[in-house]
Amino acid sequence: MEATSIEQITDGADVAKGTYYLHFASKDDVLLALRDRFVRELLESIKNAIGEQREKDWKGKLRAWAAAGISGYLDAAALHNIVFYEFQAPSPKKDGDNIIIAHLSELLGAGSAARAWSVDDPRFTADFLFHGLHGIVHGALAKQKRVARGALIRKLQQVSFRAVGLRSN
Amino acid sequence: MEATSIEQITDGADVAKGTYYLHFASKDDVLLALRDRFVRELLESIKNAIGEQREKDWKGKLRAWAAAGISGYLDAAALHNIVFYEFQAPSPKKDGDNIIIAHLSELLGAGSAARAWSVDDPRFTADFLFHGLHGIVHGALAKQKRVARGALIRKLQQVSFRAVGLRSN
Amino acid sequence: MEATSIEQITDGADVAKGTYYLHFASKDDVLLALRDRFVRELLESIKNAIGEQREKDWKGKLRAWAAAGISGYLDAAALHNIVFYEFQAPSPKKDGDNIIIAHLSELLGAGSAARAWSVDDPRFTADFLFHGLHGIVHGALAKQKRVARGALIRKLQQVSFRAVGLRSN
Amino acid sequence: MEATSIEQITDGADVAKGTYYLHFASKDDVLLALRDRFVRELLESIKNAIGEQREKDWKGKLRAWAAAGISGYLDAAALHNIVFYEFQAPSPKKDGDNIIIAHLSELLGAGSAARAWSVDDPRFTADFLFHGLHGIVHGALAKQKRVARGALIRKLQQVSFRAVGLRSN
DNA sequence: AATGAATGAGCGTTCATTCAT
DNA sequence: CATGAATGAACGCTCATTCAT
Repeated sequence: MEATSIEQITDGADVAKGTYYLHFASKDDVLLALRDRFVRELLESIKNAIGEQREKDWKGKLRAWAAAGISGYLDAAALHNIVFYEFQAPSPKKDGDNIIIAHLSELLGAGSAARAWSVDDPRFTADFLFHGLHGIVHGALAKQKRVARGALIRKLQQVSFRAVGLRSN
Repeated sequence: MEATSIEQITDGADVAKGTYYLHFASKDDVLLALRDRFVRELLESIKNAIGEQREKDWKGKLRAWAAAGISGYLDAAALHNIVFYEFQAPSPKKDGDNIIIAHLSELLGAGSAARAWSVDDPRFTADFLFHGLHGIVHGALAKQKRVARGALIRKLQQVSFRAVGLRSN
Repeated sequence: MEATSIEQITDGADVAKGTYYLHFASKDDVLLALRDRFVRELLESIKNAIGEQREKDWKGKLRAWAAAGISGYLDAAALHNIVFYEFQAPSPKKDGDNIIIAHLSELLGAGSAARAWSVDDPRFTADFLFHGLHGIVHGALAKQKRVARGALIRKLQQVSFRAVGLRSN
Repeated sequence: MEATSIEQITDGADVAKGTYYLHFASKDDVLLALRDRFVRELLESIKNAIGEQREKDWKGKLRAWAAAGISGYLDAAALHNIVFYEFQAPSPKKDGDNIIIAHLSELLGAGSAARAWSVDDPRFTADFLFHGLHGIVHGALAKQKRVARGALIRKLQQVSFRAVGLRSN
């Protein structure tokens, strides 16, 4: 309802309103940039978490994905709200090339090829898991002030395992 | 980005701008009313679909849920976009009492009690499935003009079964 | 600040909004009509009060004028406010032909001619007395809920006598 | 009838509509500010005119009051109209603490105490004189394009003297 | 490069007026 | 005659964007 105004953004960044237009062409531009940064950083931390798993430990990778995803979203809650609620995708295209989903889709496909689990349509399942994660975090933030991060991660891991056809323990 | 203006809404409804205020107190009021109607109708159609299943056929109920959910969202795509993107919940509370999620949560709990499947935290899983569904439909609409409804339903059913710990066939 | 709306007027008169336009051409029209009625009735009651004085009793006439003026305004306080505050004279002309002032001006001129008192410019003095009266009543209504009508009348009479050059007792 | 709109005000001041809101919080805010300024400046010029009289010259002070009052109103005729007709006092209170009336009331009381004249209720007489002045100027402006300032002042002085019980020459 | 006062298009809302019933 | 639902011009106000300093 209440939209974030340029003034709030520039006040928060401790620059003058005009300064802003030296770097961005428009309000949408900055929202797009913020979103890109948020998404890139989240992807980075997901990749790092996964990279720490042993090459063949597919379940561990998925477990790491879920943990990093929940953590990344929770840590950037404020930014996330500005960026994802403020910004109504200018065109559906822009929305489509979500690199988090693309990366997860690859992971699911690779695990499937390695017979670690069974996923018929990796893109579909990636979409599903990503938006499930998204909704879970959003709901948790909306309902509770202090979020039980550990519990959230555990539950997301369980449901993620199940979603790819693994036993959940 | 471009918010839907009163003028767009009234033009779409082929009434004058003032007419609108005979029925609603404010812009938020319409959006709220539209959202309520959309959600109520979706819940209605989900309940009907589930009601047609045999009493003990829990898997059938979940299957029906997924099919009705996808169909309901796809059928009301335009309305859905206006309502859910335009209207940023006035308070997180309002967002929380999503009756679709509450209903699904009950279904999952009941099936669990009946030992039809195994779900530790029905609310969590309901949140997850609902937002997964939401994201799937949104993504499908954003990417393709014509959506393969049948395929979408089948895949959502599979992943829903898995999420509650059932075999997916 | 808060203007009286057509709806308030028609609600108060227990007729439909449309009915109103059978009798008046516009909102200004009704305000004008209300004002005319108020002014005509006030003039009527002033004339009656003066008519009760003896032909030669000029001081009595002025005394009667002051009493009737205060009373007329106080009795119609609500109407007066609507009419005089709501309605910003459409043209200065309309405002000019205030029949109360014209009448008082005649009275002052006549008394002057009869050597009852001494007024060089009856119109000026009439303007002055009328607006003084107006302000006094307005101020009294604004400040007190219950107005001491008798005291107001007595004071207005005194100052009116003085204004025309009579001793004030 | 036709209220002065923000657009008229900003057009008149040769600034954009938005500029206005850098200085004032709302439309009422300007009107209030304009009114305050007008009233303060009028009081200032009245005080200056009175200050030039000899300490004991009460009649001179009242004479100065009338002259400064007429002049002040005539000089600010346009502003006066906007401010006093546009703005219907948000609460009757605000209207009551008219500093011009309060100041005149003090003057009348002081002169009375000094036996320069005789006024039973200074506040009443101040109200009366102020509104008489107000009406005189308003009427003069409405009727004539060029106002005979000198004549107006002379007549107001005469009637003011009389109102406080002085001989009018 | 950085600023922030100034801008004005566009918003949500009101309400005097119309007209089909 | 009477009605009141429908209208749309016009309002006060906001805020993304510009540009002189």
